[in-house]
Amino acid sequence: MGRGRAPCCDKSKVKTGPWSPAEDLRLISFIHKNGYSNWRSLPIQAGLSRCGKSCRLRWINYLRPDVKRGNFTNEEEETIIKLHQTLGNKWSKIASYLPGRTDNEIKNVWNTHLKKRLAKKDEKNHKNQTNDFSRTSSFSTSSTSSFMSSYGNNEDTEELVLDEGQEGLANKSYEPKEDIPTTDHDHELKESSSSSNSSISCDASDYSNSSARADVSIPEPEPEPEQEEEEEEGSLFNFGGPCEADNVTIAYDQVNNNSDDHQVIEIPLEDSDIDFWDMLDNLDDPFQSINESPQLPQELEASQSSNYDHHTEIEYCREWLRDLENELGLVEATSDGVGQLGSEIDHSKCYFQTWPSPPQNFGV
DNA sequence: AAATTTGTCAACCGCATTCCA
DNA sequence: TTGGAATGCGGTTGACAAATT
Repeated sequence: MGRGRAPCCDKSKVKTGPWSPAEDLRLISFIHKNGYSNWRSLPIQAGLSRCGKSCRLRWINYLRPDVKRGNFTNEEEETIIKLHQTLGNKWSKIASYLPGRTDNEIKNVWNTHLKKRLAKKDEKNHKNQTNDFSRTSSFSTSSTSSFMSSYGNNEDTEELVLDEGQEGLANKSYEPKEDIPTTDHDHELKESSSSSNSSISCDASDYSNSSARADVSIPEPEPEPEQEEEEEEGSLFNFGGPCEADNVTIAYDQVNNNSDDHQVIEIPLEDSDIDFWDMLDNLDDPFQSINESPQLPQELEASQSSNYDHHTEIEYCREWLRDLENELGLVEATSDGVGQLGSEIDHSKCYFQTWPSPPQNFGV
């Protein structure tokens, strides 16, 4: 346990504020080449005038290829609400149940949307309860039960049902599903550092459960905070060892489209030869190797919408790359205003295509 | 059309926790 | 066992955009 805390960095010598595309590019390419074993020294090595913390935050919250951006689905919001009832403001824990979503993003959504929404709901419920009480208390006690049954109109009944629903939600205990592993960003970074076989699969260990997106298991309420540390074994917080992941998930949306369509791609990694970055490099069909792989996990289809379509996902992936490149100003807009991948592209401006295979310590 | 308010979200700050010599 | 260093986490801020007056 440390005592004195050395300053994170010399604030007068580091840049703060929004990241520029050039800085993003520098950070991404550095991490791709060298991994991130030491955040503090990373900015120096990468030639960035940034604090290590800032680099870490930027990578985790924004630049990781698996970060899912865009509006939260109703399903995701419901999951957050339920998890928050159980876990409280443990944003990183909550985020571990929502692959592709960062704790920061979830925290923002909670503070800007969900909290207010729930407050409104509570207020409404409280009003109705108060009204019920004032109305009932004006009658003699002997008549209360008969009053309740006779006075309660449809509207009141609906509100009561709503109340019960909420009560039920709050008290509900959730059984973790064994077939749906959970994730944890702590583990993502740490477990990945302990493994040396497939760098990308390690990094992807956090996302091995993308199939759980549509069917998230919620932990039971934790009786004592201290127990949290011991729950790692064989419990809902048992995230499995390093590199047990069978696949990597890329979650993305159409960044500039305000699209609600969040897509998830699972890349099977059972075959360690499959190289994520090579696949990205193979831009004629970045996912050709996936499609040719023996089979996608069964749960993939279950987790996807019924009209799941590989080709659509490939298109979305291309979109994602395009959007990111556009966002970073790496691709000149074409006549239709959209950057192009493949032969039309200026490869010197597209780091995804020019990167070499990832180093073994990627994700360390 | 301009001014003001509200909403959103990336980034920062600082404490807590973990790691390691 | 101790204490410094590194990292993780949650609260908060501030810039910008959108909505409202």
